[in-house]
Amino acid sequence: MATGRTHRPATRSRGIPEATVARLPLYLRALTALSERSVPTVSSEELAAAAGVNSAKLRKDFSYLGSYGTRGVGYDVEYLVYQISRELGLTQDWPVVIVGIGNLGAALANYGGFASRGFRVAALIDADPAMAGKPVAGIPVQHTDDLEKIIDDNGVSIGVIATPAGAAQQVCDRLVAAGVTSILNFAPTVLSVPDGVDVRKVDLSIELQILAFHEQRKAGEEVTGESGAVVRAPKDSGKGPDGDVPAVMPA
Amino acid sequence: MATGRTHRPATRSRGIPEATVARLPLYLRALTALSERSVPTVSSEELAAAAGVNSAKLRKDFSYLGSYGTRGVGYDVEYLVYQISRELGLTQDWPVVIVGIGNLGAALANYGGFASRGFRVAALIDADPAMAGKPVAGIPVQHTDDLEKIIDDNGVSIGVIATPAGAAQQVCDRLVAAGVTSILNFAPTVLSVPDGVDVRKVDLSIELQILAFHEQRKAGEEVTGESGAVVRAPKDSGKGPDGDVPAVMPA
DNA sequence: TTCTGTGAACTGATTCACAGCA
DNA sequence: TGCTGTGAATCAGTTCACAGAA
Repeated sequence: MATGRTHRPATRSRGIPEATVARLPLYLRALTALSERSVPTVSSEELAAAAGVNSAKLRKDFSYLGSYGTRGVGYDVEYLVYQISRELGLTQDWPVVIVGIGNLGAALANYGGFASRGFRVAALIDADPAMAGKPVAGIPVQHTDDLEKIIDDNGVSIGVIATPAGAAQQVCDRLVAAGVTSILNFAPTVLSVPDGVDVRKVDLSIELQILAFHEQRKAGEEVTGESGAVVRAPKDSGKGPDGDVPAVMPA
Repeated sequence: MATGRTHRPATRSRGIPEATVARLPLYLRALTALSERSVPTVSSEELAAAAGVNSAKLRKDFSYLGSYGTRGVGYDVEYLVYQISRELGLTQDWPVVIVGIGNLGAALANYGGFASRGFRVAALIDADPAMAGKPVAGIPVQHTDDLEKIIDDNGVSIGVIATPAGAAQQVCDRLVAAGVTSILNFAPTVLSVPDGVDVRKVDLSIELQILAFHEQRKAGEEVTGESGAVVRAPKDSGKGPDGDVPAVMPA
């Protein structure tokens, strides 16, 4: 793989850091709430608090979009809602298909926030013939056989995979071949896609494991006090036959 | 994020970067698959491919855990499964409660991967009295009134919030007051918690918005690149040095 | 030789702190 | 005055490239 030249000099506005992009929806949500309360302007401090970030970060983030604030005053809520919406591409309609209408797929189809900002569930697809025609969230489920046609007919570029892990890669391949270039993957598996296709994954199990890591560490600290020796820590509870139990042997 | 006073002599070993922690479950999944196929050892290259990362990153990650590999050979699959499981705290049982048994909560309760690695759904809680007693995924739903007792009786330290946004903060406060110190939040809202409590959020709407941002950008580039049926890779865009499409459209 | 483990360089993100505008 | 916008400093994460063990 060619490392190649890195990014373009970022002439202007193009080159918003990924971390910033990931926070824009957060700001947008907070701003929308303010808008509904008819609040005309917010300071970076207030908005940052509502979005759960610090104000310096927020101002830096907004600086990548342009100078949309007024010094000494703050940001115009409506204007910022519009600017961020536009930046995120939410001023247009995004038809989405959900593939795999099990418990999770059905829950996603029913999820309200889905339909809100420009995202429209264009179709539900499942491999089970018994599901075909049955409405879920008011939308009839269609069979996987017609996947390509459905994608094409609806001009879908975003697909959601909520199938079992074993089927995910195959579904992914078909979605991509049919023209989908962004995938939200709920299946607990690594998808491989060609360049130019974005995949984001949501994995419940991984999130829980990360929490467990920190939880375990808390339990350790709680008991340990000041000494380094962990007592009653739930870590090595007479585990395997191997003798070297020490948590980690320093190199 | 910091759990109170974090000043320990740092016995080495403690201080695994957050980014590394977030990848350990990925490695564990890949290793588990290898284990099931009775593969005895893997190289960093192979394992990295299976986990969807590059091998240098994987080796660096493992170096934080200790020296568990063998030069010239690779890693012992079983041994590594055990070490990572232990590091993540998965060798113990984690009772979990799910609050908010709507479409999503029910889907989570039914989710198999949930129950797998040490996580056990200890209770389901919902505010709707009509739900009380009704079994979901074989577990009877209990009423919110008993939340504190349920947490206490089951020794729960991890809670999952799948309520509507409006109820999430209140539920969160009660969970925390009852002793929960890790929360997985599916409600589209920012939760505020005291120091020492970890919150991770999963937000479908945000993920879609991030995808839409990139999708939009692709659409713009497509025009620039002229006639290519497939859009260029968003990452190492080794594309022409010519100027970009003026991205900012006037309001 | 093959492959791990790791300093060092690099890249990206966050925070600081203050200049500059309303 | 009160706030935004932003260079500079800092911090975290990634990648490089190679020393060194099996």
